[in-house]
Amino acid sequence: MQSPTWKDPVTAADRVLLEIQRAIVEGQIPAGSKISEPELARRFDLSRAPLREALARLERCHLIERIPNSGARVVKLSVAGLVSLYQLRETLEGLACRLAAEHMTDQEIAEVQQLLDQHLSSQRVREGESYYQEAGDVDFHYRVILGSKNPYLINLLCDELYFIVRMYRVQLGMNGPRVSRAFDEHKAIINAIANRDGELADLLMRRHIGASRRNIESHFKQQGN
Amino acid sequence: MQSPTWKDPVTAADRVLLEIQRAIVEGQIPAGSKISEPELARRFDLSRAPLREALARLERCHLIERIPNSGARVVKLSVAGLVSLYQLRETLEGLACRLAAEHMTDQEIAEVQQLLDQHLSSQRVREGESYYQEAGDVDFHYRVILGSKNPYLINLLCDELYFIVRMYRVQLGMNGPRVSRAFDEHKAIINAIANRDGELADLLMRRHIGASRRNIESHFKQQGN
DNA sequence: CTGCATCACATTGTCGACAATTACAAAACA
DNA sequence: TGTTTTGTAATTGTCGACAATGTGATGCAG
Repeated sequence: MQSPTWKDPVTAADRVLLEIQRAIVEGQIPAGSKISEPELARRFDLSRAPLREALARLERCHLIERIPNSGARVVKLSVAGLVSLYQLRETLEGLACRLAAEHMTDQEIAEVQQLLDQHLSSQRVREGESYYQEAGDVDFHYRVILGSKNPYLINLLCDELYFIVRMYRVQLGMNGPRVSRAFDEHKAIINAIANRDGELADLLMRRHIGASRRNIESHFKQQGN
Repeated sequence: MQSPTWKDPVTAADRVLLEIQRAIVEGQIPAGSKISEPELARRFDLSRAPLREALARLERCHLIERIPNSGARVVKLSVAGLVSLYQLRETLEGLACRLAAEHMTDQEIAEVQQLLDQHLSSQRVREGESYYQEAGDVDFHYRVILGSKNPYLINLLCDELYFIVRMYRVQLGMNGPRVSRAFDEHKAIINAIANRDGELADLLMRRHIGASRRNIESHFKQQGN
């Protein structure tokens, strides 16, 4: 799935960015490991200039941490980090809901409702296909965030926080459960937005994300990462 | 005033970043103008490599916008942008207050209260000295944000949104008024935090920032930028 | 054996030049 | 005259090499 906020990767730095993002999110480059510029430059067959451009953007979305004259490391996942991240997400997506209830057109709302019905039916057919479930979840949240019509908020959630959230979910194997419940929660949220009840949509979204956080959190503890 | 989250500028890119940040915030490089890499490289007497590193970070804090193969422009200020920015700030600093009420130590709270008293007295003496007023305001907000102990939130408010907020305030000449009222509001907020009343601190901070927004907004309209 | 200084190596930061793309202007055409 | 085309100039993206800094091993003093 490609964010509607991204342009297609025209430059070499763009392309290598996408590859490294995927590699980090999927754990192919392990969390906490050191990033070697010469090594990655060889691996992706380009010079260090576009690679450093990509590293700058990776730092921007919190996937790596850089220390001047020392180098970059992939971020380490932790319970504290997860909690901090989701505290932020709850508040931000809650705000997105409130603004979406104000700014989304009736047609945009109808499209999201239609989308949910599509996902629900296709999910019932492909029982357990986690990819479509996650794609659907991401798609729903994207629509609402875009519906806020707030450029800063959109950039923040879709570009800066999206990948680190995904990294937590992917590396802890959060694909399967919570499917039908999530669909119900999505429906309730979009209905609140359709009724122009921003307060309620905000509350429901916070609950929705809070539940998701507790879900991941429990996996975290039981496998003791 | 230097953010506690910054390391001192060890590299050339760090130094030029600070200079360009200041130039943009103060309007020395006009809003909306095109950024020429060769020109800036000559002006600051370094090669394009560290300059591009600095540009990447400028984009990160929303001071410039880059288009691949085309170049970078300084952002344009607008009422819509101001509203979007402050919507975000209200929510984020409200969250910071709620978390600060939970996580700040009694000593940290006492230090902020002491700080406010200092600012109040020095403000009464230097009536109208806007620099100290802004420094005091920034300092107060910083303390609360750091008190949230949430790394993502701290990075966001102190590194990514700080400069663009400042750009609006500086370029619209928002220095003078609202001084004594702001001090009272600060006092009320820190008292709520001291009472561990996160809900109230959240509410008061949102109001405080909302008042500030309306203040800037009115200047915006009357000078028709 | 432990702690510290020294030295060699590897990595990051910076530079100047070249390639690829875009933007502007002049010219050709309808 | 207005529009498209084409060519040139300038800008951005990329490269390879050098300089500056950090890192780890080795040797020496205590």
